[in-house]
Amino acid sequence: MDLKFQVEHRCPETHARAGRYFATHGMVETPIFMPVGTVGSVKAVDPRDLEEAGAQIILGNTYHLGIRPGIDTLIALGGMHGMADWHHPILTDSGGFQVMSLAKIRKIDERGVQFRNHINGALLDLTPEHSIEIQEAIGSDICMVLDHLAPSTAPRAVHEAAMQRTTRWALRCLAAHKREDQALFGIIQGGIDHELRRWHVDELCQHPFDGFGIGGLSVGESIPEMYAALEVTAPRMPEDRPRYLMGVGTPNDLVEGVARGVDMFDCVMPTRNARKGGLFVDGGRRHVNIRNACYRDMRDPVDSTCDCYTCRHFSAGYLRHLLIAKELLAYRLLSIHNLRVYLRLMETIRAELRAGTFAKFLEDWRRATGSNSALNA
RNA sequence: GUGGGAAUAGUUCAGUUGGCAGAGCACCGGAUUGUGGUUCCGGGGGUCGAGGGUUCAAAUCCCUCUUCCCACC
Repeated sequence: MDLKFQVEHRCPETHARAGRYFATHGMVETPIFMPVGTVGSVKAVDPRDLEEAGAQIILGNTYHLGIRPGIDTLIALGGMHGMADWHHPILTDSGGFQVMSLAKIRKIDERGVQFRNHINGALLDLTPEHSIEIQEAIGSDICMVLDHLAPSTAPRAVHEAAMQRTTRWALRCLAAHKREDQALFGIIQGGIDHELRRWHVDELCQHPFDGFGIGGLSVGESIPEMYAALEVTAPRMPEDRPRYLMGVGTPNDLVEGVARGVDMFDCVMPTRNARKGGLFVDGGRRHVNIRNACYRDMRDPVDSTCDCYTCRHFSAGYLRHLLIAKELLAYRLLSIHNLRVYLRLMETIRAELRAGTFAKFLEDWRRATGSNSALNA
């Protein structure tokens, strides 16, 4: 277990580090961004697109895959690797996020979470044990514990209770988890309360998890609040385990997250925004809307400096036309672009860390983006 | 040719006994952070077919004309 993760480079001026995580289906370079494939596909793109964009590991979701196609079908089709023809690592979220995002259709108690699912209203009884069972059927390289996630606006008492329940559920997941070829990550909660965050790190990280998620961020709090909470959480976590900032974020969040010691990120933003026309350009420093009329007759690519398949072959004007006409190709081409921007940003960050120039990169990034997020630590 | 119906935003249409010109879609802009592709917020838009009449006041009532649709000859 201890050999699964190796830190190889550290940035002395920040908490940033570069390393390798050895999963069952291959090695992952960190810091890494993981495209989100909730229901068994990264929306609009296929495994070849993902490989060409530089993806090394993708996400699946326990709640969604547990409902459809369900455990029996997942097993029959060879798990997510088999059915999706993706032969690199996969991480599965436990369904914890749906505790919050689908709050209207669930009941929660100490046993677990009962969802009336959004497809046909059937009951999904998601206990920590059942979440592990589904994740075993999916066959992910990395499983997440079922956690209790509260909105950032909730009072401290709610966060404290959710945090303590998350610990109890994490230990039940640890006990239920059997497969040697699957890693299991715990999840740190505590909202944006620094004391709760420190408390939960110290409590949960005593247990033999293979890595730790930082949950409960980017759920309504301000950006400075999120960075501040991250700053008291990530550097306090075990040096020899990967730190995964769940559900985050913008390109700026990735840069600032790495600076605070994060190794792994996932976010729907590159793919979801792409389907609405929101594109990241200039290496992620700017965000534009391809639907804007100024792109109507543009023959140049969206970003002439971008090396993605879309920018190498298609004009901004054509992409705008496809999106406005709701042509299915638009979703694929725009998703490919945004994924490549995210994955290339992480390649750049890793290269800067290996070269020992990350601090300079961070300074330049902050100047170029005008972001005002200097480390407090 | 005769009879009937219609004409209001880019488009499809509402518009009450005459009382500040409206909606959906489209268009334009914004939001989107462990994904319910269907979402949300904001904005620009009009000689109410044309001309005349009645009235304090007309998209609305009256007359004439134009265009289109339907039925019949």
